[in-house]
Amino acid sequence: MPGPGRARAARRPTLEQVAAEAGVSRGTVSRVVNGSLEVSAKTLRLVQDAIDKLGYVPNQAARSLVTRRTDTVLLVVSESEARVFTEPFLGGLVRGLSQELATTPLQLNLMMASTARQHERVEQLVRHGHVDGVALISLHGDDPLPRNLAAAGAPVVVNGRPVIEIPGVPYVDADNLAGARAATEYLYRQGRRRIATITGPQDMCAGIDRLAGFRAALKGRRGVTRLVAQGDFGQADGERAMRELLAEDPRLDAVFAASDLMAAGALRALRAAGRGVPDDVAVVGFDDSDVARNTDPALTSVRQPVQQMGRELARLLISRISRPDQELAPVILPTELLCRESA
Amino acid sequence: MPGPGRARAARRPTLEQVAAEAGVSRGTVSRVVNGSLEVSAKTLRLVQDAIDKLGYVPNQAARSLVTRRTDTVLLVVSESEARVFTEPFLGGLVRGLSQELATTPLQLNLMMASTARQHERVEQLVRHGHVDGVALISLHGDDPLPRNLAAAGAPVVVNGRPVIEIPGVPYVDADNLAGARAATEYLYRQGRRRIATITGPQDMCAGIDRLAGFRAALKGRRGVTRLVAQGDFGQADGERAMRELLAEDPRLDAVFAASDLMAAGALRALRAAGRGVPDDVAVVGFDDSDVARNTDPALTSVRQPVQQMGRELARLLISRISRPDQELAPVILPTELLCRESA
DNA sequence: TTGAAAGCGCTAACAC
DNA sequence: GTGTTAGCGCTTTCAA
Repeated sequence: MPGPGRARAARRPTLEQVAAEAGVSRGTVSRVVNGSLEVSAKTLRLVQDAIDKLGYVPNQAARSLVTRRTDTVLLVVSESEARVFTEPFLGGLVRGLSQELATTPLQLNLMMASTARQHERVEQLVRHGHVDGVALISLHGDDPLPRNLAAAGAPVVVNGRPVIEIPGVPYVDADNLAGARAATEYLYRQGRRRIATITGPQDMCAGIDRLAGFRAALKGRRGVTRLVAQGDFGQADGERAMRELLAEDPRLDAVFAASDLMAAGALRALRAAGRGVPDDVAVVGFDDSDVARNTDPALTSVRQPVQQMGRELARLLISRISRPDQELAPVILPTELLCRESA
Repeated sequence: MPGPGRARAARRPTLEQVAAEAGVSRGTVSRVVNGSLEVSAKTLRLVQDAIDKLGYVPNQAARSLVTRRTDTVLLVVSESEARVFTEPFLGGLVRGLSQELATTPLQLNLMMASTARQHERVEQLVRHGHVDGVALISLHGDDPLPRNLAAAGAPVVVNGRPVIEIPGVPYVDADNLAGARAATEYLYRQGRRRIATITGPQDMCAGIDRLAGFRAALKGRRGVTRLVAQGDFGQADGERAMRELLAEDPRLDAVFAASDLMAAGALRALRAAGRGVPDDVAVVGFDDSDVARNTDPALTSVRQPVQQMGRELARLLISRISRPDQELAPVILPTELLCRESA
């Protein structure tokens, strides 16, 4: 049986055939293909021509078998639960990764890993050497996956600062702290003095850092009332949190929400409570998502350079693969406050 | 040189070692691993034990080399320009694909392919047999990629009905026509009689079919004014289109937009024009994206079962790979109208 | 600078 | 049923 139903096109030319065509040995062709410098100019030409003529492309499996490299990296989207991304995120990240990897022979493998079973599958894959490296995104703080993978000796990079730094696992992240601080300072400079924040989950660094940024912006300022409500990054929870804040301090005049979705929820709660935005209460979100542009009023929001984050993630991973014992510093990319109507 | 800086863990056990441990031949172990039935129960046990004891996992490269299978499928995200997905889409699709592939030995490779150069790279990859099959999403109608790939003999499936049916390339799609019809009928049943639509690009089937659905809903109805404006699925263009419609017929009382983003844009234009929604003008979108839940008023919208579309895409591709000459019918999945505040 | 040759780990055809 | 064996296409010493 020729395998389960494969009907592949005519067999592709092999090194052997190229060698015959060029009148040299297999070894020499291999050297040319792999860019070895120890080949005479004449031979090089000869082989190149043969390659072009035959349309030769190396067989990846054969190469892998001997090099023990797979030329594949794995992107693990480690969502716990049904939590989804707000728009620009997954797409932007993948686009960046893709772009950067296109300059290398590396392929991008993708796996969703929400369940424990899927996590295990990822570990298997990596342990068994099916990939050269792994990039993890959307981790919760306590996820043991990156540590395990790194312990298994695999090159690992993560998107988003881990709650506890993991030795040997570099990360790329937006400057959440600075972004949140900028947003909060913007509110303060508008003269707002009863400022609330709706935080993200405090087991994720994005949540932690954005709260820290809020605090930092207001640190040492006198005459400012600070309010904090916990959220889960989702819209419904943002709405609930806003209601609670309003109950706690009906006179609050500004809110920084750690995500656009929560900010959108807050907007609903504020409207329901009869508060005008931005006149009575100014609102700032985080992410600069599609949602931000389409609420009423449109959300002022903090933008993260998502695509560039993907690029840096790829770069980090590539370094890690090629020089596993080199120390790699985290990459923190700047954020930007985009002012729209809500603040 | 042991390859560029690899420092892989201790070499994994091979078939050979398992065979030695179990006291059988390599061939027998291979049969067990590949689930051949022609193995005695006793031998089976013996081999299984040896596998477990050694923690044996087949070497994919070696296997690939002889079977000429890669056990990899490629997902090509073929965006022209900077067009992005509205939220649930990419993530949902990938989640579905991922889920379904998890039941097979197939890996999911991802490539963004916006530029011509990238398209070429995809063709290369496929032609050179680096993947067993290809799923394409986000195609414009005139994209030659699926046809080329299919012509090269690769199993290909696409998401979204191609404008011109491609022989041998099955597709999965949401029932755009029925969805659009339901939305439009809903408006009609509310008593609206001057009904507009903002279409998607007419070189994409989603755009074409949603317009067709609009037309079908109103077909044969008397006393209904129909208005059509072209959009590009984006928000800004939705806003522009709405302004034009308003200029064309200031008394229009309903709009069906072929995307939530355009509907959101329409909402802005309507507000600017002083029209109340839904009282003066009812608005329905398409996609049930994050945006729909967060506009003011929240958008009534048509939901597509994105994750299931991903699953079906995977199923189709798997069939195509295992039985290349079997005819496969397209899969059309039902949509659902979600009523919120805007209509 | 080049050629020869030894595998990498596995499957599948064939023989027993 | 099971063992034997011939490759799959490539990289990489080792010699020349």
